[in-house]
Amino acid sequence: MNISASAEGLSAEPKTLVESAYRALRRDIIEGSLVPGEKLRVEHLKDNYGVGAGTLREALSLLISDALVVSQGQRGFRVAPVSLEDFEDITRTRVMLECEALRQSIAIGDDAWEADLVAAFHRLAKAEEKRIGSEVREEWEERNRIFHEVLIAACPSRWLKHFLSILYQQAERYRRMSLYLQPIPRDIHIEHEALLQAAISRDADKAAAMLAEHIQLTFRSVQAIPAEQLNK
Amino acid sequence: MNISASAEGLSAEPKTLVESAYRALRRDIIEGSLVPGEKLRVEHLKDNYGVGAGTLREALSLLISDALVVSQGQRGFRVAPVSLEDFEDITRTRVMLECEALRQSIAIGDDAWEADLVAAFHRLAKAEEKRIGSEVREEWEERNRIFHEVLIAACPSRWLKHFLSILYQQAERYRRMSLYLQPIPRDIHIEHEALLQAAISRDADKAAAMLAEHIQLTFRSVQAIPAEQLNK
DNA sequence: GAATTTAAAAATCTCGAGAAAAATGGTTGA
DNA sequence: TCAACCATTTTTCTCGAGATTTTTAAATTC
Repeated sequence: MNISASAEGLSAEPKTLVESAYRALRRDIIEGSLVPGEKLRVEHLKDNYGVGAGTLREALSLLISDALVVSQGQRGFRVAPVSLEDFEDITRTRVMLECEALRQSIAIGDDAWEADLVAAFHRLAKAEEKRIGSEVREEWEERNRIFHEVLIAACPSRWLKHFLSILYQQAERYRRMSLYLQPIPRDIHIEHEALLQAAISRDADKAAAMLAEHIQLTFRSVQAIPAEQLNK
Repeated sequence: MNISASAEGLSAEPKTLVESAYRALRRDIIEGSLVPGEKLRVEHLKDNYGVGAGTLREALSLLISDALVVSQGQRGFRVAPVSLEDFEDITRTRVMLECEALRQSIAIGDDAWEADLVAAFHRLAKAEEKRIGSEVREEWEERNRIFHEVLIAACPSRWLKHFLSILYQQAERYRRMSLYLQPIPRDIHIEHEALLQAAISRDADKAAAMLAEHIQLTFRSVQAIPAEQLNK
């Protein structure tokens, strides 16, 4: 059962033009090339993305699920705006949900889960070594996402994982604004490694505490950015 | 900032045909007249709802946000399936989120919030007196939703409230399958009243415990339904 | 000079028709 | 009898064009 469009969108190949446009738009919004608050004029965008107007409208409708696009009545679509308040809310909610999911995952996860986790960490570490280059950056982003995903993979609640995938996506958008300026500000590798160790040794309290700190640190590093950067 | 289509959809009047179709479809899915798992053929439905094919597709795309509709690749749309597992997950997740939101609401809510809460309870109680009739039933459903909404209204987290509105909608769908058979099985009124008292007296622990029990009781009453009723 | 009104321009919203894919059903062959 | 195959039908997906609404800009009035 595919709960969300985003969940189905990440794994398989796009089979329709709507799906392709949906992904391309999502990427551009998360990357920031489509600026927060910007008006999304269908007549302009349909040329950029090489699809018809109806198709693009449908893709934009799907992006509302992810709260990356907002629409109001008869006034078209906009890129969802950003604010420090919003990111603080995202961070708080994510800490709450992701810690709970992690505890359940640690409690339930079997050997196969452990193996997946170690593998995901290893792939992430490999990408961390070579720190520069934009396609390497994309690779790191993807592997970081997967590491966090695998951490909570053994949690049995589909809904918890669904909400977390939305929040992760939102957080990534803010994080990119930060890292764009200060490339790798803190030593994320050590945080990830400690988190892995705590999870493997089934120390749920410690793992949850580290995860909370990890997520909150990302918030603080974005918070440090001058307010003008966050185009209100 | 309107986070979701559902949030914007509930208050104001529909300004576009997409919005109208979205609401009509949502109502029919929650009510159950569109059966879980059923294929949603655009060519058929566009006549029923009096809109064009593209418009209906867009409305269906919006319903994916609410996880009331699922779509896969080149095979069209379906009403989201139901299962006891899913409802159990919804219940657990909702208990977790709604209790947390209630605690925050109780901690932060001011006199105006209290007044709104008492008013919402009163309106709900009025609807509870006259228990029969289908339009009265609709009214009760609406007021019940508002009561739960006002309970957590003072919670400052938009995301928590956003997720809860989705979960409430999902739960309502399951609840209707139950109440259709056994009209008002337990004395919900007493539960609501005790919940109100605990909230007003700022007893967060007690209120959260009652809310958890309240939500879980609904799950158990659906659980009691024979499995054949839940069209898998 | 500022505010209201009016007209033009742009954008959104909507529909119907055509191309591509999937589901259907009957036929053939082992 | 069963399975594989092909033609037909249905359905999904996609596009371009027309009707409303919003936005923009100029013109008029006070």
